[in-house]
Amino acid sequence: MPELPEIETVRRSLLPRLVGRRIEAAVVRERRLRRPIPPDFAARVVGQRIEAISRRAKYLLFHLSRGDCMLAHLGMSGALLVRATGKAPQCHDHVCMRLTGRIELVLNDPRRFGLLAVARAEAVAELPELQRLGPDPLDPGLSTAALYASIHRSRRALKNLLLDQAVLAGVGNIYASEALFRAGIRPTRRGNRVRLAEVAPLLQAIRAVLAEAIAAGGSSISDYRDGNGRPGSFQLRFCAYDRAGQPCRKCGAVIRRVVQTGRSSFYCPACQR
DNA sequence: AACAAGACCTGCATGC
DNA sequence: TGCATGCAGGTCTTGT
Repeated sequence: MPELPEIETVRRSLLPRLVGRRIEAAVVRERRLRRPIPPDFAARVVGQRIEAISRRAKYLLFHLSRGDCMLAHLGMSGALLVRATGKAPQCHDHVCMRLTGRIELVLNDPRRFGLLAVARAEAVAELPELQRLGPDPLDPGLSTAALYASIHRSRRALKNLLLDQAVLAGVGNIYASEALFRAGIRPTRRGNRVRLAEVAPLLQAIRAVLAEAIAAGGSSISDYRDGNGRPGSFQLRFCAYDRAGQPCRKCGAVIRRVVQTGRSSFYCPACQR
């Protein structure tokens, strides 16, 4: 489900509701996520105030008052929801945190590909999950030359490179297809066949599609919701993703689907070369 | 070393 | 109706 724009939307929806509140109680109902939630998780976060919420790629970082940092990833199907206290837990509510102000922060994740961890703030950057990550595409410090360097030395398909979080951190299956559509490059093109002159427009396309998706509140395919339970609307603007068999919005040609290392890619055979 | 395949999960749509 | 199959926004581990 959630890629960079959805996570950023969740972050923004949580900010005004959570920052300044203290965690009064925490219940771990199911600890078997991508990695098991450690046994001391609840005891460790209780009593701490949420001072800030930041994002690194598809990860959310909750900065806590006693110097800890809670790291959350939503996997494919995860949601962080804010609710009034006293409601019965729903199916797949794995962690419930009661906060001051009679609200609860709930991690709900049917497929359990998500992650919840806590570390000292000064040590979060050393966590293996974060250490593997490449540059954030929205980081203005990321240059065309740097992106070209990591793309051009590989023979893998460009779509797979965009999905590789060590190359670019935050792009997922939807926005990889959408960005390649805008850049006019086929998802199957090998990295070493991409020219330097194509990388500036590619990076521009990636940034534009992510920014527009954030402005639209993300994409809701079936179940993505922000912290307030609201869906996004960017799925209405897809040009490629999930549009196999439908006419290209630019030229009318039929959009195609191909499978690359087990994942669907969508492209216009006329607009994309 | 660089890559793809498989594994991890549940839920939903489709087709028989 | 029930059952089997395939697919889904991600990432980690295994094997070639």
